[in-house]
Parts: sequence; C-alpha cells; structure tokens
Amino acid sequence: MKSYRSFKAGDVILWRGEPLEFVASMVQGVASLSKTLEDGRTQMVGLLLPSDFIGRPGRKQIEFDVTATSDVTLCCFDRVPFERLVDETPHVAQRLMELALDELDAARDWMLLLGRKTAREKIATFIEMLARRGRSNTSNLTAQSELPMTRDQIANYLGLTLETVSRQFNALKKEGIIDFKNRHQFEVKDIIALNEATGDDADGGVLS
Amino acid sequence: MKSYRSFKAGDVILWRGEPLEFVASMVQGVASLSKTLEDGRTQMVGLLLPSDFIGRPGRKQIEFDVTATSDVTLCCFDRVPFERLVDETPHVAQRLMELALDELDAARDWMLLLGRKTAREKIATFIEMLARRGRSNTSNLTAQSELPMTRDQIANYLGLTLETVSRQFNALKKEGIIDFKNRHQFEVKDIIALNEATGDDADGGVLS
DNA sequence: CGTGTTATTGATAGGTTTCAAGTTCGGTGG
DNA sequence: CCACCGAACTTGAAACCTATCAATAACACG
Repeated sequence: MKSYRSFKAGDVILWRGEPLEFVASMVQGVASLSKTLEDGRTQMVGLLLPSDFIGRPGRKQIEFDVTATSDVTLCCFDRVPFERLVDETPHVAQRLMELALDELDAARDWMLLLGRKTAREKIATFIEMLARRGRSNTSNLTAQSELPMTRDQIANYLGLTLETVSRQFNALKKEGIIDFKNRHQFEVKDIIALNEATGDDADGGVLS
Repeated sequence: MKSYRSFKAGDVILWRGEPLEFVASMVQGVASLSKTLEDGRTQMVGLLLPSDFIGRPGRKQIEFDVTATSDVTLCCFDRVPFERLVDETPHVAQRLMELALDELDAARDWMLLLGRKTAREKIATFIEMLARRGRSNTSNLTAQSELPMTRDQIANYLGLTLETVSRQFNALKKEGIIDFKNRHQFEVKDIIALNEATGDDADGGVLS
C-alpha cells in the first residue's frame, strides 16, 4: 500500500485527466502543477515542495499536469485504502481540509500577482517568497538561497516570458537589491528595497 | 443561530482580516472576493453566486474582502455552533471539502486566464461562462443572458481595465459573435466562434 | 428633464512580447 | 585535461497589445 517512486527532472508525474491511482506526499525535490492552452501557452498553477500532498479525496482525476521540476521522490499510497483511512479518521479528513484551504489561499495570492502585478513586482515577490522559505523566521534573511527552476519555468510560474524574467533579475542585480553567486544561487542584499519592489503592503509583519 | 442579512450593491460584507463571526450561504445576488495592492490596484479572486458558501471551518479570518456586487441576501449561522455541527457530522465536513476543492479548481482555471490569455480571450471566456450558467445544459445556449456586473467590476475580475473590457465587448459585437439588448443583457449569436475565441481546447464536451 | 454615474471611443505612451543574435555554463568525449 | 557542444541564459531592437489620459455619449434616477 505504501511505496516510494522517483522521477527525474522534466519527467511528467501525472497527466491531466489520467485516472488517479495513488495519492502521494513529496519527499524531496520540486514539482509543478500546470495547465496548457490549445496553442501551447502554459501557466503553472501550483508548486509542490517537500511535505506537500498530491491527490484529493473523492476525485478520480486531476485537471492539470504534474511535472518534476527537479529530481523528485514521492511516497505513494494506493488510493482506495487511503480513502478508507480518510473516511474512518476524522482527524485526517480535517487535516486534508486544512491543506486544501492553504492551497486556496496561495492560489488567490497568485491570482493577484498574475492579474495586477508588473514584471518587476512579480519577480520581486517570487524572490522574496524563496528567500523567506528555509530561513523560516528571524535569522538572517540575507543569506544564499536556491533558485530551484530554470528561467523558462519561472516565466511559466509568473505569467511572463523567459526574456522578461532574465531582464528583471538583472535589473534587480544592477540596483544592488540581489546578487547572483551563479545562475541558481542568489543572495538578497537589500530586503527593504526588495519588499518595496513587490508592490505588497509593507513587510507583512516579518521585518523588524 | 440562523438569521438572514441583506446588503445593497457596493456594500462590503466582510473586510479582510476582520474576525469571522458567522458563516453564510448566498441566497440571492452576486458577491465578489477581492484583494488589493498597496497602491489601490485590485483583483477579484472569486465570485459568489446563489448557493455558494462563505467561511471556512477552522479559520477565524479571511485574506480578502467580500463585497456585494448586486443586492445580496445571506443566510447566516453563528460560527461556533456551526463548527460544532461540522465536527459532529462527517457528512457535512465532507461536503465542505468538496466545495473547497471546487473553488480550488476554479481558482486554477482563473490563474491560467490571468497569466496567459489575451484580453479578447479573457472576455470570450467570461461570456461563455455566463452563457453556460443558468441554461445548464443542452437547451438553446443562444438565449439572453445577464451581465451581473459593471465594466469596471468585470475588468477587476479579468485583470484588465474597464476601457479594454468595453472595447473587446464591442469588437465581439461587431463580429456578430454576441449582441447587446442593453448594457447588461446580451445574447450569444455564434457559440462556435465564441468558443474559438476563448483559446481553450475545443468545446469542452458541451457542443454537439 | 437635469445630473451624476457608467460606458464608449480616440490618441498616445509604455511595458512585454517577439524575434534574433550572442554569450555563458556545465557536461561529455576525445 | 581540455576542447567542444548543446542547453540555458543574456542582450538588443522592433512590434504589438494594453494601459493611460481625455473627451464624449448613453443611461438611470431623482
């Protein structure tokens, strides 16, 4: 009933519409949920990080593709016994509800970003999000952080083109707000300015 | 524990961050969920129609404003007894989970629209959505439908400006795809063309 | 019938995309 | 170990779409 499965960067984990035979928990790596228009334009509609959950009780299929962004390891459970577990354990059902509501909040934040933010604001928001994670609270927010995707994937996440992503990264670098150790390691040099560049309300209670 | 409350078009039903004292079910009218950036740009992140539910078990506040788009009547329940009900009735908890997952799917469709669709595609998608509702299945999709919001509200829903909304409506009218009886009553004259204008995959199984 | 709100229409400006070269980087095989 | 090769990224110029600004028109309500 429980098993581990691995995927290499770029592998498709689940296709849209495919019958859902298992649910899973992310063990390591980054995966993305994405939707595609008829002519090939795509938009990521979610990001899966370690400890995130794939699958939904009561649904036999999903409306988006799930793709491994980096190498991914999943801990999978057969769907049928899992659903029995959910039915019998109110605590588990409640936890799944929590997760769904968290995802919904995240989706709505992203809708604001996609619909109303400029390219610069989108990039700043994305960087701030990455920098905030890992270094979960007080400790120095200005340390090295990992950029876990290519420019093209970032563009699909932010509703931009890869060229615009590249330009905005380098603009922020030129202004001394961030710096790159290499293409996938960056450091925030000026959190205040970064936060101002997001277009959001001041600090969100994280800055001193 | 149960009561009815009315709001006039434009009234704010709930402010972001306000402690949530009740949950509610929409009885009549249209309400919208929206988020606002520091400088006033706003984006609707959801639409509430009759029978939709407001509130989330286990959460004491919400991360967006809820505003009455038209005159609205709500059927309200005090939060505390409602949560007791949810805890004690697995069937209700399950139903709420369903609703949350439906909202999540809708939010993700909207992310694709906001991130990747052109103004024309956004308008076409919006119109098709309105036309599909009410007339829930087979019966003539090409009847009068109601436009339940102002151009400005539509713009905030689609991530556009009101001028662009107006121009795209009139472009589709000029092409004979839709027609307006007045500013808030329209008719779809050519569903095929409308569907093609959405940018989505063919028909979604609704056309013959 | 005014009067204010909502919608249309036009002209212009601006931000992103698109198209097109280059460049850097990491890995691979000679 | 180094040269090469392809993928990922950067950079530039032009085109295009949408926003912005501004004026007019249509509508709804008293």
